Amino acid sequence: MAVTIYDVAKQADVGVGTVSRVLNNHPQVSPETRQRVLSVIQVLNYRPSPMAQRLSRRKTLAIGVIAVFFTRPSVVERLRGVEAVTAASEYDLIVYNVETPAKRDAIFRATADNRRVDGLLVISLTPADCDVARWREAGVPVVLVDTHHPALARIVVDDVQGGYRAAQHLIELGHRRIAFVGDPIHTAFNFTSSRDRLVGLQQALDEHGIPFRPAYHQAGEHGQDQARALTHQLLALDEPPTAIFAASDSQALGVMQAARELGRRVPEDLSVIGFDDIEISEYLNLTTLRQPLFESGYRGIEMLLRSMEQIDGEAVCQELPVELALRGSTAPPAH
Amino acid sequence: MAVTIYDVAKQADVGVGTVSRVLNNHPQVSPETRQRVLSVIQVLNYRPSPMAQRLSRRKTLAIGVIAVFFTRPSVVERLRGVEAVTAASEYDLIVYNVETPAKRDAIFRATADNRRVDGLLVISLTPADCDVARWREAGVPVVLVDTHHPALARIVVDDVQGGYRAAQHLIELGHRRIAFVGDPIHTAFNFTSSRDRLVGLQQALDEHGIPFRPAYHQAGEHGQDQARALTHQLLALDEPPTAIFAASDSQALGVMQAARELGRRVPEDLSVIGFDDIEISEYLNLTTLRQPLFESGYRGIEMLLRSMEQIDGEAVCQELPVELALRGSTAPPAH
DNA sequence: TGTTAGAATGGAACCGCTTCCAACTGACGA
DNA sequence: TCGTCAGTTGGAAGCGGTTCCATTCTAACA
Repeated sequence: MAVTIYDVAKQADVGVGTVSRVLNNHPQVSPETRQRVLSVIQVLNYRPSPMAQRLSRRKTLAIGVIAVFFTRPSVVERLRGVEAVTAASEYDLIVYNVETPAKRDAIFRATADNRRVDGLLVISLTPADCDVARWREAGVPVVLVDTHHPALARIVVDDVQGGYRAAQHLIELGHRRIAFVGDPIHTAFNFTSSRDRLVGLQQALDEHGIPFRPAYHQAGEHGQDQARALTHQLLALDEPPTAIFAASDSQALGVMQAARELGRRVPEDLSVIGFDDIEISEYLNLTTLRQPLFESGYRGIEMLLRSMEQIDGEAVCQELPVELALRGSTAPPAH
Repeated sequence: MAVTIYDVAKQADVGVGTVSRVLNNHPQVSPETRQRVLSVIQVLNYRPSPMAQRLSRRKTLAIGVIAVFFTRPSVVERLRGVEAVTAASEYDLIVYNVETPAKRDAIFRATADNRRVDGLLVISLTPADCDVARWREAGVPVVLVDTHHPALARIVVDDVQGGYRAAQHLIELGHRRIAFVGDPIHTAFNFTSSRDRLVGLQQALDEHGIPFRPAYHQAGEHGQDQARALTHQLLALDEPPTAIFAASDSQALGVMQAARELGRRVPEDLSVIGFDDIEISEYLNLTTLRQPLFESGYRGIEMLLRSMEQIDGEAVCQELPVELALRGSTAPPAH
């Protein structure tokens, strides 16, 4: 059936070792022999079997990416960055989608003891110490994107600072009644970004001597609908906020939807600011904090490839910048 | 290092063949032996090496998905369906992203002669006859989603009928000046859906004796911005359309954006109807034709798995339904 | 001229499974 | 008592590469 390295060796009248050396660009092959082998490869249209290579090299030639997959536009953008790098490498990209904590744990475990991947990128999910220990034991390098673990290399943004800047922007516009719509403090997935952005918000409020009212802090499952419901509550308060900081653009959409439903104009009656700068945000003219999503995936895989070559195990932490994308959904408060 | 089948065999005092039979649930093993082997496996925490299995079984245990991956929200939704099935199977999901025709061709070729995948799902990309021949020769089963090729199994929707229904809806509302914003007839990727939807539109117009004016047919690269620009042209006509049918929701967004920029209210001054029903459409209250995106991926992989088991090569064509998602962006024309 | 270091090469051993064939064991009917 | 046969089992031979070691050849050096 398929042509093997033995066929090539026989045809070129050399040993299989030599063919292998030609394939892998070892220097110890004379130019004439190399040429002869190459032309036989050409003629027979020979391609080495990846399966056999993987077995004998003891590498899977695959990189795994674990993500809270497509439920969030921001993740999709990160994945584009991931794919851009893997496509240019010799590695296959194996995608694992997580939708429940149980599945997350199962995949974390499987990637450690199955020897299915040479390296692992984990997006927005925080592994437990025991997961990290298992990966270490299995010798699987891991890089995190958008989460932290002290023992692992990672690509992050400064969410606290981002939250701070968002708040600062609103405060500078003159807002004092600033509410926050974000994820619950304790989510099933232990997402930290919403929490950190809230911390930044509070810092900014503190610095300006603005008290943070508990009623202005609304948390619900990540997503548009939940944010919409929370906003209805906020705007029904006796003293409703004049600005809402949403922990993500998806949630900001829900906020804007609620405002529309209640006849509040954005930004005249209510300023809205988001976080992430997903694709739709520009279209909706949403002021937001842009984080380099594509780049985070890109850099993450680069970092992973590097740590797959040299396992010196220094857990680097690379921080990407956050910047304010000033658009039309924020303005000074009315009256 | 890692424990192998030989370690298990030695420890359980049986031959490797027997261990393999236990692993693969062959019936010809006595209950006592099976039990003994299983407990040794447990004790040693043995997991068979996927790489070795792949090599000796001559299967890659991987399924490839080729898609215009992230550029279109609809594709992402299909991929979710794909992942839902592969996650529950023994197969890994390898994702190939196509962003240029050159890359598409390279990947089509590579998947055929690399023996990297046991089966292939192609989303929204139309393979050429030579690609199909190459896959057939390599023995790689292929299923298409959202495209056609007579020799390949596929999951599709009736785009012509969808276009027809969209038009019918507008006509029933009383519109006569109906424009179309879609992809160019000849795209680099040879996408057919926009073209077919236009055909459906024209059928409906014909049936109602409404002439289709060439000026009402605008085509440009798929995407919001292009659709926006085209809409500006349409609305600048002496006799501008009262309704616009966009070949996709992404394009419908561009249409709505342009309308907003020109001070036209939707749906009072301009009705807009899209196609796909991506996530954001509900939020934007866009009337559209819903096609089951998630399900298309789901069914596609199911079909693929089936055809990987029994290569009887009957190229089935499964058609999924399209239905009108009636929302607020369409209304009777003014005056 | 003998010695030797280094380059080029062949090929066996190995990676860790699956599979097939031979062999062994009892039970059972002739 | 002796095949026969079905149920089990062991283990060699792949799968298709990589790698290491031994070998051959060449040229340079003492």
